[in-house]
Amino acid sequence: MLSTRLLNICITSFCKSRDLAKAEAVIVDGIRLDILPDVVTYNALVDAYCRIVGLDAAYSILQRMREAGITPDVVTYNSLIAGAARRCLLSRVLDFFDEMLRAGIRPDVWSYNTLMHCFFKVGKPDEANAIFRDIILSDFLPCATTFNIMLNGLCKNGYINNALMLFRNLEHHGFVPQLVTCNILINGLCKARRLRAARKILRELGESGIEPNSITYTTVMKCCLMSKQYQQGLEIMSLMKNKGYAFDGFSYCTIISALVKTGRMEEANSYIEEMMTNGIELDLVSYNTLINWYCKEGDLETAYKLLHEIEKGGLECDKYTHTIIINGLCKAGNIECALRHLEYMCTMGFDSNVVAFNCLIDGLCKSGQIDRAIKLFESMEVRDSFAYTSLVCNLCKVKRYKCAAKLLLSCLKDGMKVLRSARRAVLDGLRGSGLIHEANKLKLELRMAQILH
DNA sequence: ATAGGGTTAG
Repeated sequence: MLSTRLLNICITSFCKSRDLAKAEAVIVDGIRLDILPDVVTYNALVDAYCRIVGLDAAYSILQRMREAGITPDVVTYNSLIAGAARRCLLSRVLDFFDEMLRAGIRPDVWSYNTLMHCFFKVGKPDEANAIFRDIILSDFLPCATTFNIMLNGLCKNGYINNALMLFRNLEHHGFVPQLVTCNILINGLCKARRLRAARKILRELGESGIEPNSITYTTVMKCCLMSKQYQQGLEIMSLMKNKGYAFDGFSYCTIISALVKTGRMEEANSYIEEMMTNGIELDLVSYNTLINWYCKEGDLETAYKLLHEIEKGGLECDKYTHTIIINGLCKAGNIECALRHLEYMCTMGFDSNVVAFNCLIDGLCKSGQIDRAIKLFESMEVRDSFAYTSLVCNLCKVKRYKCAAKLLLSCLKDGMKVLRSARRAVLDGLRGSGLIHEANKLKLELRMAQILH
């Protein structure tokens, strides 16, 4: 019995360091010494396979368990559910849930927490809310994480006021806000540009004697940089350093991207160098941040070098990587290459990446190929206000005001806003070319559309 | 075993 516990400690540690081969070898050695794996051993494996290999590989462990005469339990299924939820695979989450119920295993509050989290991640807040109500009304006790997932989900899905209300009601549920809880709210409020409310939470955090951590600081720093308060952002940064919090990949990416966005390439570069000398291990997001810097510098060659480094390192490019490259190619005037990369991106399954399409629409317009841009626009499954705005502005630049007016209207009818400058350009353009009647008609229709939406 | 901060386009 004791030996199986030692075996499990050993296996958990190998799983944590992502060394599946060693974990498997320990199982083989154990069996040879007559130390048999138990349900805990297999649960550790299921979780590790979920994280390192994939869901199907993890699921196949269940077969091995049955062959060894061990029955999967709620932890086994919770690991599978968490693995699917991490990848936002709602249907797999539901399948595992269903299978667990059919196997007669009673889900616990963690199963429901994970299910709720997944509903939020795939943008189904109503379903998540229903689960939350079930947890509260059922005989399971919600835990702190239940509330944190709920608060974060509400914030991310645009229900910041509901999140604030729940936050203010936490004590009625018998919970005291933790640091995580405050970080969730501060982030949500910052993203919603409710800086004063965010500051209030931060102040309350200090009053309750909880020290902010590096996540708090990074969140607030990002918020300052977003609202162009650079001096304040930099002050938070030095405060963070003075308190002894080292920058991690998150903080570096935050500051580097903000500097790139405002054209402070030299400063951004010095943070890139600092990040490298501090030995921060590059993950996909930091690669994307670096690639973006090189693209903005016009050094596509190094950008591509990093792109290959991503793939060599066993990471997979995501929609951000592709968008950054496509935008870089467009800005360098290499539209044909950008179009080819867009096509490649679509074959890789990122065919609904609106931002990349928008980059190319803009690129095509800027290189004088507006009709190709319109064709691309028409081929898009989903169009957002960026796409409309870009086309409308560019149509005005080549004095195709009637076409721009038509597009502007269909945009508003879809319930999307365009920049005021785009509206101005169309109206002024129509008037300037003597189409007074059309201009007045458009103005009226715009007002109608605004009232209707 | 679940929860919080970072990357893209006008």
